[in-house]
Amino acid sequence: MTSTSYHHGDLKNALIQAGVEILAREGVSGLSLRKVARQAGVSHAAPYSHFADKQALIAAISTEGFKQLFTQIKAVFIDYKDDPENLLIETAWAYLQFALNEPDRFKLMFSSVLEKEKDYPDFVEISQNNFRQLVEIVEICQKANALKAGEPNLIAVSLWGTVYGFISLLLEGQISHTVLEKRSLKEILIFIIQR
Amino acid sequence: MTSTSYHHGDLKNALIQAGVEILAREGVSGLSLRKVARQAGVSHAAPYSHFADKQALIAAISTEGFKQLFTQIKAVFIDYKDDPENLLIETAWAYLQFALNEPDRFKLMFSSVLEKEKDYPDFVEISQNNFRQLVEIVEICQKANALKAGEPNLIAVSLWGTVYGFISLLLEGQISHTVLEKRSLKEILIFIIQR
DNA sequence: GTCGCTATCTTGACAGTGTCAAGATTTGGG
DNA sequence: CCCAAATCTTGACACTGTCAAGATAGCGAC
Repeated sequence: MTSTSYHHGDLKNALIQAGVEILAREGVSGLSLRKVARQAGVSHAAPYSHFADKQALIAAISTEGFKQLFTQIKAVFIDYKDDPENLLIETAWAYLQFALNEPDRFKLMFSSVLEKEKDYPDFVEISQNNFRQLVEIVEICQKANALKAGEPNLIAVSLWGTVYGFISLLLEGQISHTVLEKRSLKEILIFIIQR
Repeated sequence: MTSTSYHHGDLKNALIQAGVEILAREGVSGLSLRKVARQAGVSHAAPYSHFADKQALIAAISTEGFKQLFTQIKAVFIDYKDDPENLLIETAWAYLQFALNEPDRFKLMFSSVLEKEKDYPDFVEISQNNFRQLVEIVEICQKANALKAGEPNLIAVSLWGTVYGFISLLLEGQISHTVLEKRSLKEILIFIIQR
């Protein structure tokens, strides 16, 4: 299977990877099916052998992103699962770093660029896994009295919403510099979570 | 100035209005310059007499939305400014209702569909006005001991993030029905804000 | 091995899009 | 009244997502 053969071999993953690169280089609005195909070295309609339409490719790119995010969150969980005081902060910190490292991938995953998410079971599953991980963290913190009582699902929604909102404002440059100069990002994150 | 005249008269606002309608009917992905022009009854390039490009039209539609949102928030403020216990909740409730009434307009305004916001001073100004209003509410609640102390800007970011995250999850149908059946939306909102 | 089936990829086409240039039309101020 | 500026139309271009038809390659049955 040489790289010049008619059949690519693993075009599906190559297209996803090409999408990630274009996303980093040109942003969400620069992501097109034809550009992805060109970057992977195939004809403009080749993606249709692996994806029903552009939304399906976007779903695959998002799913890939969630998988990576999930492994990072898992790693943080292993490191801090016996340290409830910092477990939540470090998890949020991991989210924030992911967003700052690849802002447009983060936007693709969370800013409803993907329209009918329920049509993509893999996406739904991995995205639910991420949320379940957060709920588990909430429960651990509650047991250790590091978080107030209450239905864990709701607490998790609230926390995730807070962090997500903060990240969004950050990415859009809406957090004023006068705030950012005085404190480090992590200090602000801690303050916001512990509100 | 009849409707059949060569010059439209107030095409700029007509285009914004057409955009709002298309947004409600076909969603963000269905919004195109040509469709907006068609709906306003002008040729496909007519919008370029009033907007530099599609982004500029989107900025105008967003700005219009923020103006409406701001008047609604102002109205709530007048009604509840002497009732700090409920002022914050009712403001958040107004945001939530705006989002549920016109989900795609809300997405257009907040989901970074507008790429370089700083290029549009009107948008920046009205969006800052909305945030300042929230900061003012925070300060009032703090004085009445209805909210814990702390730098108002950060508290406001945290609160807005929380509400925004909750709204986002709602719009994407990510809040499980088992949660929604037990409590009313407003109860959940109160719970989340008072976390 | 080779025949044929199927998955994969290419080519060509179509309608729709954002954008610009050139020209037509109207309006308002001197 | 006239002309410059504002507004709108027409026509074009490159690009996009999508589909149909055909070319190519891998693979199992015989």
